[in-house]
Amino acid sequence: MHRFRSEFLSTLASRGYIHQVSEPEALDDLFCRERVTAYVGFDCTADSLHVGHLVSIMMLRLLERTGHRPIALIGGGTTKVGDPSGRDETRQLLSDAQIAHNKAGLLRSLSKFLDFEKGSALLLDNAEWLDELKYIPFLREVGVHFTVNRMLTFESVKLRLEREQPLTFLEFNYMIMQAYDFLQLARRYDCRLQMGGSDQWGNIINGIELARKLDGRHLFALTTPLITTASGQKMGKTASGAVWLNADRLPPFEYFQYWRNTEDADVGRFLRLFTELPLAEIERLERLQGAELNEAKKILAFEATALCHGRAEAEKAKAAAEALFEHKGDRLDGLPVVEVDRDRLAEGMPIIELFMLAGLVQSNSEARRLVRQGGARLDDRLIEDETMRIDLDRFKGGAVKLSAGKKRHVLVRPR
RNA sequence: GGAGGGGUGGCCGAGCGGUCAAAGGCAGCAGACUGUAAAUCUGCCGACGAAUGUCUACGUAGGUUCGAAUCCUACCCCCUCCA
Repeated sequence: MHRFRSEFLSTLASRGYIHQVSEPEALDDLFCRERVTAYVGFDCTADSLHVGHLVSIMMLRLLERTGHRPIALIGGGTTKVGDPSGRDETRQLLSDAQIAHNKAGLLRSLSKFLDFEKGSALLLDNAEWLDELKYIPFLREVGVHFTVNRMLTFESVKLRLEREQPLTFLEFNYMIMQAYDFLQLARRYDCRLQMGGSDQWGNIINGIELARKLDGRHLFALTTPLITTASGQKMGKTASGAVWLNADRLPPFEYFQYWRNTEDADVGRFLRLFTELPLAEIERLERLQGAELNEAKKILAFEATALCHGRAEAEKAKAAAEALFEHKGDRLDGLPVVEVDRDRLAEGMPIIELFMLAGLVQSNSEARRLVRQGGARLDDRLIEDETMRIDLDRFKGGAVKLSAGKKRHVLVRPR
């Protein structure tokens, strides 16, 4: 790979963020020469971002730290169209209300990592220009620069056609919308670079070409590799769903645990990508052998959690993990808390039901199995009787710890 | 337009009148081992129930039968080949 001189690109390169860059030398020169504005787009398909978005977010942070200007572009407009890439069926159309709700959630995710208050990072919504487009003028200005011939060669389109899955004309337009976004950001904010996942390369190039043809602008593309775990799992996806960034979707303790349970082979790579520790420190950590490597995992978990939820929450999660797994102290307040109506407890609640309320199991049957297989614990005592009831007397200490297996724990408190 | 094949649990996939809540694999959960890792081994793995059990489920809707995932009819959807 090209040796970069600019702080931004050389840092990205040495930390493993770069998959492809258009015109690396020219972009590097640009970064050395001036304050550069660059953007990443996020569609409003859910009300929180997840770990899969983290690589992009980290790049925006680095941009900010190295004296450039990041733009987080929320896809309030493009979400109405729906990105077909990576999907073999049409996305469900979201209502305006859902989009607004999701947008609020994304905002919460993003502002954990970027400071939009000071104005060093910009938060924009492409609905701003997409909503007011006029069909015929748009087609005449932008549509003429896209040939269907070329659009049909795109991976996202080919996939649908090959599988004979419908691709609606609405979705077919997504790539044009994204190209138009880049054009608008270039015109309005002098944005020069779009970053994104490797699957976005084609869409980004479209924007670059559009801006060149229409305005003679010189724009750039940078994509990140698809991050997978050593065993081939897509980053941020677990069996129980995405690893969300918003605390109302995933408690900080569980976020901490996600990182704490990183596979050995991923520790170094993840420290580079998902923390801001100096490289020298990371090199020292990843050299640790065997059980020693757990120290590196704890640091990874702490740093990653601190970036997302703040240091205070990270400390709490860390303390709870230590109390739980290493019997150091009894700081359990970092655990996820579930509140249960006092009245319902007063009557004596079946332990099975409590497991359901705590969200540790999906059905009564599953709770029974858990007890029968010796995986259910109440304040560290094995529950042997699945018909056991629990009443208010149990809660003299305030809260009770309910455990499913060795790793999943919840504090239950009467309300 | 013609001929054939198929739709089964989160996914893949066997079953082709009763012994079928449905083989096997993957994923998942619990246990053992360990380092809160990986690998391995054991058990579990539709719902409800303390339990005999009850209910729901094999594309959809009807039907035949004491009894249907399995047979019949109609419909919907997918795939392959020929034109």
